[in-house]
Amino acid sequence: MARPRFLKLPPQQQQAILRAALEEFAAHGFHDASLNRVIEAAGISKGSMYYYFDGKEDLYAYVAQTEFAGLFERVGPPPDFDAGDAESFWSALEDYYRQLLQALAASPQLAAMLRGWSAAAKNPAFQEVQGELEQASVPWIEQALAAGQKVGAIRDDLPASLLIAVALGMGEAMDLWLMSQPVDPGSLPAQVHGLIDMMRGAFAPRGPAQQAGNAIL
Amino acid sequence: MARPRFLKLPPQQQQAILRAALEEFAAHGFHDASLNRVIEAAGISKGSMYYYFDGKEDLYAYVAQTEFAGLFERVGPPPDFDAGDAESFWSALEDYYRQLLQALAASPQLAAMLRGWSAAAKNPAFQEVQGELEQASVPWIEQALAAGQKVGAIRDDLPASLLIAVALGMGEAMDLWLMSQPVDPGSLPAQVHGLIDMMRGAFAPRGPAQQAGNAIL
DNA sequence: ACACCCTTTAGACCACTGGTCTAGACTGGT
DNA sequence: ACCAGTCTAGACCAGTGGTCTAAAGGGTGT
Repeated sequence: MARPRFLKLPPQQQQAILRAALEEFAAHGFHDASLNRVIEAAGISKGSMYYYFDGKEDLYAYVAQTEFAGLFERVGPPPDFDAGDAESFWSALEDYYRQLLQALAASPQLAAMLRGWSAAAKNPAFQEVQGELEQASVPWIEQALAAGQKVGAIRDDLPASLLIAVALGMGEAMDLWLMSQPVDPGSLPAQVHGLIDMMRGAFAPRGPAQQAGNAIL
Repeated sequence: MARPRFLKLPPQQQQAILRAALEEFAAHGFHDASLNRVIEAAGISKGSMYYYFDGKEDLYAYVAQTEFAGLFERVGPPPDFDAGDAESFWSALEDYYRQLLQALAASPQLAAMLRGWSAAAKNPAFQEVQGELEQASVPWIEQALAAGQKVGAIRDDLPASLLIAVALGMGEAMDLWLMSQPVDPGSLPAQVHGLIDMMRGAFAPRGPAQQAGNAIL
């Protein structure tokens, strides 16, 4: 994850490399990004690049981590999900999700990288990197799940791994859908509400009356 | 999509090429699969391969399409979703989904290809191919959605494109989760029931009492 | 039997990829 | 002045997907 030597570089050169890499990865995704182009755009030699980073994956992981860290820093820490009742849990989640999306909309390159992230993460060679990053950017899903179960907002009749997988899948689909829409700050809250409402329907505990989803019947 | 010449080949040689390609793609995914290895394994020359197929993507798309078609043929056509009430809609969906999964479990190579499919499909160069295949294998999601709305089993307060996107995302996550579990035919029905129950919670219409998910409150 | 044309095959060749390696430039310490 | 360690440049490597040319087959008309 970025040889320490890299951090000793003058920040200006660090920035040049990072900017070139971000641009390339955002434009082409991980696989079709060309390390040679990054090297050329950054104005360094191949030897230097491999002196600072272990390789393409390492560079990608570092850029992604850095950018994500910046995003979460801009938004601030997640609220305490496990203080209050189920109702406040869901509204806190909705608020936080909306803030994240607004921040993401402000950095289109990061959004583009995220779009290709899940594809890259399926590469077996990436699971190690993904593990590191999941502990740095996705962990709050796991925590939020546990917190939700504690306050009775989330069902506990299914395996946690399944809940996490489906939550990630839904989240990814929602993010992609939102990013494919024209960005309208005015309607975003309503859209986010609809999304969280679907999550709530999927993950809320089932009442004694079999399923809760069919209130219309 | 597979030059017509290919179809005029003796079936035996078609099989040899298809088997080699399926094996390679299943083992390495689209990107890391080597066309040269496929050529070697199939025992043909590079010129012949490019004479029969437009390129790597074309070969992949053809193999995927062929295998999927075989799967759907094995399972049979989907039932009529729009006959009956909401309750029968959901149980028909559950049955059909379970049958598909059982068939999929019987062909591990197809399962492996599917695992890498969504990753490959995110490549812009693939959207054309994906479009063709979505019309061949996923269209019933769209139809099922419309049918479900007709019988009052599916909400219609959100854009259809969003429902489709989320349904695809949830489906993909569920498939991947199931394929990562040890296959236990005995517990599969219960797992499928849990998955459909989550879908139901997300997509069922909301009753007049705001949300239906919080029946526990 | 010959010539003709179209289909098919073989594989050399191309630009490019990520990654390795070596030779040397630069630096600070003695 | 010498040496050791840090850093840089870029030639080089095996492998990639894809193109292209030259020749081999195979059928048909004469």
